[in-house]
Amino acid sequence: MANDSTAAARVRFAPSPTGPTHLGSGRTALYDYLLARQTGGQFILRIEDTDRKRYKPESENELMESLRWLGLEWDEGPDVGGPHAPYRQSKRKDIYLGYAQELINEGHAYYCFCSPERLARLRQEQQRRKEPPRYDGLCRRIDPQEAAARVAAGESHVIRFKMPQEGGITVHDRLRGDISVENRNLDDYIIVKSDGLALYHLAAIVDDHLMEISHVIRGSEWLPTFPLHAHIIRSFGWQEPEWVHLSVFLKPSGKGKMSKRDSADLMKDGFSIYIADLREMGYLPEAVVNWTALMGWSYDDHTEFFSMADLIEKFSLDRLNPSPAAINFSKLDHFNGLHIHNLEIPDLTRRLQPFFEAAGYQVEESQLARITPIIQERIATLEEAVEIAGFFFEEQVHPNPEELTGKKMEAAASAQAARLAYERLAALPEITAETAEQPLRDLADELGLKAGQLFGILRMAVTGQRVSPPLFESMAIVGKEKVLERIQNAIEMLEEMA
RNA sequence: GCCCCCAUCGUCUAGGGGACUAGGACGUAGCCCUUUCAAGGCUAAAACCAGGGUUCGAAUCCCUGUGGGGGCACCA
Repeated sequence: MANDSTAAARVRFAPSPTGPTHLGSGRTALYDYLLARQTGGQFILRIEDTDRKRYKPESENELMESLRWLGLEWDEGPDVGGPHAPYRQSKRKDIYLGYAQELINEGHAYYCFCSPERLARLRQEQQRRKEPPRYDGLCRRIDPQEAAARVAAGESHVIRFKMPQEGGITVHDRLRGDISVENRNLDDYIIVKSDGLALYHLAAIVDDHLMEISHVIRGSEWLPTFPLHAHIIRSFGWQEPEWVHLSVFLKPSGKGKMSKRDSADLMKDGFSIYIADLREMGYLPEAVVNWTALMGWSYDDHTEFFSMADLIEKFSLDRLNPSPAAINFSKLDHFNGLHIHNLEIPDLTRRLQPFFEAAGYQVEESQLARITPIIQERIATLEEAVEIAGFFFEEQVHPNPEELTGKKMEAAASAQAARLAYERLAALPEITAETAEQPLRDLADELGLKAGQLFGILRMAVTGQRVSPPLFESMAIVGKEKVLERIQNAIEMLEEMA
């Protein structure tokens, strides 16, 4: 077994930009990155854009942004270059063609002239007969010289891998051990399309070899074609990388794989499986990294809080788990809260600012810096800060009159309590958490009220909310003048109700 | 239909023949703290898929079944 804990690993993340970056991709990229950093190796980004029909250029920008947001900086890639450029498969067409030719010359591949229509018909018939859909080998029997002549004459063709018809192959996956398959269950897969571009099966294998990739970490959806990849590598006589097939992510219910459809449902409940959405929803990259790292990997029986530095130090291929994992979003909230608490105040303030601005608030940084400490432990996401603390930036608040009365109190009594509170606060030279609390507690006592009853009225009056950050700290930030103004306004509302 | 993979509380997981009365975390419930909401502290309920082997001894190893997942494209 390769000792990858010490040797510098060259690990690649090779996504296909066909849509927004998914949590599963994020986790794969994370593990790639961790292994590279841990071993002092390289993390390589390679764009697998051989499918020109599904390729979306804008996805590529989104992908890079999401990766960088997560903190996964690559050492080689399409934008930063590197010794094995280009890092975009659509620019490597001729390289693949050369290797495909080599395969043909060595008798490991052949030209196929079957039309897509014939193949579709074939498949239909096979399915009707309940047979496994598979190429019937028609062109496999064409004499290679004749085939070459037809290609030279310009006949449309693809290139297929000539799968051995006898025997089997045993491949080794890091998580699952040896996996054996009979060759007769494998197909003569197409490795070069009629447009001359290689398919993943060839392109990825060639690139991984050329780019000297030591570990291929990818999703378990590749397990079925894994033997084909090994066949191709062995046909070239190349050395195999260490294969690591990660488990897939399941729906939160544990039933079925995450899909686009489920994603739409999730959005209604305020969740998403796309990195960019999570960012917008106020999740910290630290939390997303910590959370996804733990879906399919564990460190020991009690440690769960990890920074990126911790993960780089502690990550290990040996502790990866092969079974599929259901996504648990409530745990993401938990981790997000933990990482928010872990942030220094200036850092949190800086991250909070764009969320308030996006909500349309004119944010003064010095004021936000005073708010941050009193909301830090009450928010699970950055977005929640806007809900709980948006009132600080409002000129006026609009309490719901129904909710303005104290608990188990009439409007008249509430108005009276508010009036007296107004007087006590007005008498203070300045409202701070230290100066305001005691006088108001005394007042509650004098009125025979519980502190909570009086504070409830004031909370609603000053913040316009039933739930808010601590009352006196909030008053201090709102400022004496506005506090009194808001209480006055509440008194009037209460009097109207009485 | 065929091939491959997987299987511990609702979820993520620890465990890898005796240390298991199966541990932790999220979530849930209760209590404490408390001006609201959180945060924090304490407590509780909650799992080895089934059946056969192997063994003195199985959550752990083997087989079968069942269940779940993935794949069977000129997608990746």
